[in-house]
Amino acid sequence: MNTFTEENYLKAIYHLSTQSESVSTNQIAASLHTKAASVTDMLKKLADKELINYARYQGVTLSVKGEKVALSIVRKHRLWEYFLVEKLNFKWDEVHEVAEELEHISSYELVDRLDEFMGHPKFDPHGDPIPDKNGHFKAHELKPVSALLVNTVGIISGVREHSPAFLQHLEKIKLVIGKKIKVCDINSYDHSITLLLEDELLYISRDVANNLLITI
Amino acid sequence: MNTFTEENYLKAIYHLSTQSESVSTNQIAASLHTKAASVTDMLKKLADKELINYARYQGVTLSVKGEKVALSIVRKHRLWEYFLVEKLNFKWDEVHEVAEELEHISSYELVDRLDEFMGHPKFDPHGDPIPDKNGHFKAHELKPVSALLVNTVGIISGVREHSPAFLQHLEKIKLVIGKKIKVCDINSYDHSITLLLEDELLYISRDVANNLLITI
DNA sequence: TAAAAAATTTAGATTAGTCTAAAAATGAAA
DNA sequence: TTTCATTTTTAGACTAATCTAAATTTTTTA
Repeated sequence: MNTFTEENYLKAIYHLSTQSESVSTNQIAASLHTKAASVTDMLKKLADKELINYARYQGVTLSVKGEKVALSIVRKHRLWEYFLVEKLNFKWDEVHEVAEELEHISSYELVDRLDEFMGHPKFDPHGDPIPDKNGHFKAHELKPVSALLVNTVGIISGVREHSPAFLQHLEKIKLVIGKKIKVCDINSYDHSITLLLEDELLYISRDVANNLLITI
Repeated sequence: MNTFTEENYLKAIYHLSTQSESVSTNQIAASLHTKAASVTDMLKKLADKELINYARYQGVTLSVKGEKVALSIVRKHRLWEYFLVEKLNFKWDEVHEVAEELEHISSYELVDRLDEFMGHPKFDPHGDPIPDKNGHFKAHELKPVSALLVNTVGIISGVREHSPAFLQHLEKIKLVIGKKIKVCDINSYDHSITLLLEDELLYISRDVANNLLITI
C-alpha cells in the first residue's frame, strides 16, 4: 500500500490535473504547503512505483494506476463528507479537515458499506461528484453564476472555492445547493450581480459569482 | 498533539496496566510487535512529554495526562467498533483492524457526534465498556465461565480474548453477548464444561471457558 | 552472595519525509 | 542568441521511528 503522504501527493496531482494537462513541481509544492525540493524527492518515489509519469523538469501526469489511487481517495473524502453532513449534522464548511483524515482509512470494505448505508449518494455536500467503486462518476455541467446573462435562471449546484469563509458566507445569504436563482441585473461597473432567490432580491459580488456554480 | 505511534504506545501501556500495576519494556515490545530497544527510545520521549512515569529499568505507569489520552483512544476505538457493527453490519470479528485506524482520527467533535448519533452506547460489540467524553465508564462485574460452579447461571457479557478465530468460534456455537447460560457439568479430567444454552446442551473447552466472560 | 540468566538500555545505522542552500536546466527578453 | 529570471533538481542535513549488536543493570539461582 501507499503511505498517507504518497496518497496526498497523488490527490494533489489529480486535482491540479483538472486545471492543466501537466502539473509542475511548484504547483504541487504550493498546493501541499511544502517546498519544491521535497516535491522532487517524492516525485522520484512515485515514478519508481509507476504511479506517475515523470521526466525531470517536464512536470508530471498521473499514470492509470496513480489515477485509480487518486480516485479512491477522492471517493473516500467525498463519501465521508456526505456522512458527516447528512448523518452527524456537521455544517458544509466544517467537514473538510476531518475528511482529510478519514480519506486515508485503508479499508475498502468500510467505504463500500458506508456508501451503501447512505444510499449511494452521487454528490457530496459541496456538489462535487462522488466516484463509484470503479472510479466512475458523472459530473454536472457546471457554469459560474458570472457566466449567466440577465434574465436567465439556474440551480445552485457547486462551488469552485471550498474555504470555510466562502461557504459560511453562502450559507448566511441562503445561497445553498439546490436553490433556484434568476439573474436580474449585472452591474456594468463592478460586475456585481442582482439575483432573485425565492422572491427576494440578493446582491452578490463578482468574486462570489465566479466561485458559485450552477446547472441550467 | 501526539503522533499515531505515541498514541499506540499509550494505549498498549493502558491495556497492560489493567493486568499488572507497572508495565515492563518487554511487555510493551511484545504487545506492539516491536523490539525492546525501540520501546526504550519511545518511553524516553513519552516521559519527556510527561505522559508516563518512567525510571530506567523500573517499568512505566501512565501519568494522569497519559491516561487521559489513552482513554480517549479507547473511547474512539470502541465507539467506532459499535458503529461498524450496528450501522454498517460488520461482524464482531471483523471490526478490530479498521477501528485501529479510525481511533487515530483526531477530531473530538467527530467522536462526540458519533456517540450521540448512536445513542451513547455503554458497551462495544465485545462487551467492553465505552468511556464517556470525560473518560469515565462503569465496567461490568465479569467472571470467566470457568469460575462458575455447577448449576449456576450467567449472561454472556464479554470476552477476554479478541482474536477473530475465537470470536468466529463463539459466533458459530451461538455463544454471543446477551445469551443466558447454565453450567450443567464440569469434567474433572480436562475441565471442559457442559452448558445449557436455550434448551440445548453445549460442550466447551477449558480454554473457551477461560476466555468467555459472564455477569451474574 | 557470587555467578549466570534475563531484561533493559545505549550506540550506531537505516528509512521516510522534510528542509536550506547551491547548482543546473528551462524559457523569456533584449 | 546571449543574458537574466524562474523553475527545478541535487547535495547535504535533520527528525521520528525503527533496527541489530553490544553494554549495562536487575533478578534469579545455586
